[in-house]
Amino acid sequence: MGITKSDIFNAKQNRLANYFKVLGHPARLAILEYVAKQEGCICNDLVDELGLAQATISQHLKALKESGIIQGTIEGKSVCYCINQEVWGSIQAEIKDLFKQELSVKSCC
Amino acid sequence: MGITKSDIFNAKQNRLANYFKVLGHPARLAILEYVAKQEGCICNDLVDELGLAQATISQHLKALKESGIIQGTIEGKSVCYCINQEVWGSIQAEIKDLFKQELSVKSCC
DNA sequence: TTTTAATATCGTAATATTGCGATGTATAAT
DNA sequence: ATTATACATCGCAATATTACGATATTAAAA
Repeated sequence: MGITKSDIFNAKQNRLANYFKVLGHPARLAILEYVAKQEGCICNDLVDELGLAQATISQHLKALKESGIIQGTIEGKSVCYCINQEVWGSIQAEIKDLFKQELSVKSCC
Repeated sequence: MGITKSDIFNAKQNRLANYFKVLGHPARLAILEYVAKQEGCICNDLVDELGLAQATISQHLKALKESGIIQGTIEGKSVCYCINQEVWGSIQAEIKDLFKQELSVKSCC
């Protein structure tokens, strides 16, 4: 198969899993880190910065864009990418919330 | 390809990406939630609880075990699974740390 | 001891992801 | 107008993931 049975899980579980999945690749973490460090913007220095082909970077950027974590604005012939603080903040909040839920538990074995 | 070029990223990026990847499936989040709710233990009620085959659950449990988040102790003919608070706590800490790093950034576009 | 219950592992099919070259598209520069 | 630059998208190959039936394995129960 290879297809996830999303229908048997609740909305929150699917939503969270999708966030985690987007963050589950070092290239995308590196992109986030870089975009954040640059106080936003500046586009495909990423191709020079990370050691990946332009097509590959573009693909990872797309995944991050689709999650809402970053957004891109066309700026002349290049694109300005930056973090969408509202979305990124709410994702962080939801993840922290998950952490809080399961932190109270005692180990038993 | 399909193979991640881990060698071009730093250790922290790879480590974090792996944690996120493990959490990036609703079944594994559901398992974590269930194990936590049960104050640890109680094994494959999971097969009844979630709507997945025993082999599939076992596979997801293996992934969680390999990450260190949960641990299993043999208890008669069943296995007691529970969260390893130390590991799970340090993963949470590292993720929160990542969040802290990138929260100060201003949007620019 | 044979059976049953609770897992783990194997093998396999379906699908997803990663990565990249090639190519398309839009804008700026010449 | 032509060319160059900065992407996005397509198509493909390699590999990974998800899911499950079938088959171990191991220990309690009968």
